[in-house]
Amino acid sequence: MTQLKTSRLGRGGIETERRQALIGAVIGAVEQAGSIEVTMADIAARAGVSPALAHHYFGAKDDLLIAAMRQLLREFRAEVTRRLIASRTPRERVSAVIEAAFDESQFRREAISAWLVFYVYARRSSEAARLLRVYFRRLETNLISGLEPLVGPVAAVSVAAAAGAMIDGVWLRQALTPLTAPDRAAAVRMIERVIDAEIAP
Amino acid sequence: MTQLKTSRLGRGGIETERRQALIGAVIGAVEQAGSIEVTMADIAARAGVSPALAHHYFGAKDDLLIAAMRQLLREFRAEVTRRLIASRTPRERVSAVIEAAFDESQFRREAISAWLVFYVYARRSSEAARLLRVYFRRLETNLISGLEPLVGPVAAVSVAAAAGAMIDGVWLRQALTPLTAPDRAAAVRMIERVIDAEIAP
DNA sequence: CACAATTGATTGACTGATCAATCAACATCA
DNA sequence: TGATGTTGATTGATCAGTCAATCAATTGTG
Repeated sequence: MTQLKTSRLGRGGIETERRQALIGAVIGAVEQAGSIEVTMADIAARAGVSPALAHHYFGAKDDLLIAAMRQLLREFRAEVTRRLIASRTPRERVSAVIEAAFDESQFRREAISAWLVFYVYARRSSEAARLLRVYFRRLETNLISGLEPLVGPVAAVSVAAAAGAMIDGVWLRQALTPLTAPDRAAAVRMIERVIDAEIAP
Repeated sequence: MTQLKTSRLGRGGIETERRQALIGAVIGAVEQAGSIEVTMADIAARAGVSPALAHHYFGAKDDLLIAAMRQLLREFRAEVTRRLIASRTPRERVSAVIEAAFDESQFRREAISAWLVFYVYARRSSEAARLLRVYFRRLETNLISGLEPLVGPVAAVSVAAAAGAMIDGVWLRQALTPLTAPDRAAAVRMIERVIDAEIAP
């Protein structure tokens, strides 16, 4: 059985610790199974607790899945924000979004697989669908605000849509070839190239 | 219960008829469930037969799923071939592939959802993964052969990769918003634009 | 042609396995 | 002691896959 860290994470530390362990376990389990069809028993075992405890903290399985998805989104949001703050020009803001999408905290085997699985899960769970819509809108807004000073308001929308589609497409393809290590630099280069080509004239 | 056509399809007509009905039922059921987690009972009911008969013709559930996937791939291949034959110039060959990907026979709600589900399924089934690799290679080869005379052999590879990623990305996004009708023309326009921008200089 | 034999199509009923969820009981410690 | 943490055992539901039994069509035979 997995040995748990015994450090406390502030007040209510045990609860926070267990919840974090379980969320991490979901993402790991989903990645390995390559599917949402993971059992509570498997998730709990990965977190080093009993299945009953997973229910104790999260209620139903769906709540646990949603919590894991929220976690991925939160990480992505943090990454985008971090890079946006460091950006000086509009063009840098565009790059910030693209690079965040392929940052190693995001573009790693576990997360890629989990994202794809959650995309499919969103077809069944309205809460998951809502979360993904938020992600979409945020991504698009960020891209457009960087592109607008460069290509004008009309083209900004279509270029942002193209860039967004490419980001998701590259992710999808990476999810499909889980054996090859993700090539972050190549992914970023490909998308930057397309954007530069659109900005140029 | 669904009324079955009684027409014969040559020798062994009943078998062909049932297999086709079951394959169609899988695609429909997968679309509606938005997941691979469809029961044999549901599939069989859609085809108007008993679950036992589905097993009689296909053996295991996985065999049925693979057969459905093969069907989608076959349709796509036929669509690409049809359009490639009609193409005169390299640029037209590139457009042929893009337009085939968004032809109404492919880019319809049912098929889009089924494709996404099969993408995830490929993480578990090596046969499904193999089929998707074939699809990838074919798509890439077709794009590169059209692009090479236009941008040279090196750029052809990277532009083809970008176009391929965009095609998949647009598909993915459409799969995620199943309520809005797919806009074929807009999808094609978006990708053609990016390719033209890359060819221009 | 009558009619038995054979083959293929089809199903209802069943089984064995899996799994989410529950709950009563036990542990730990302030 | 009482609050919080934790679990084993159990339940009820779901489902893939099996099987023996019918039904229908086709073929063979005198």
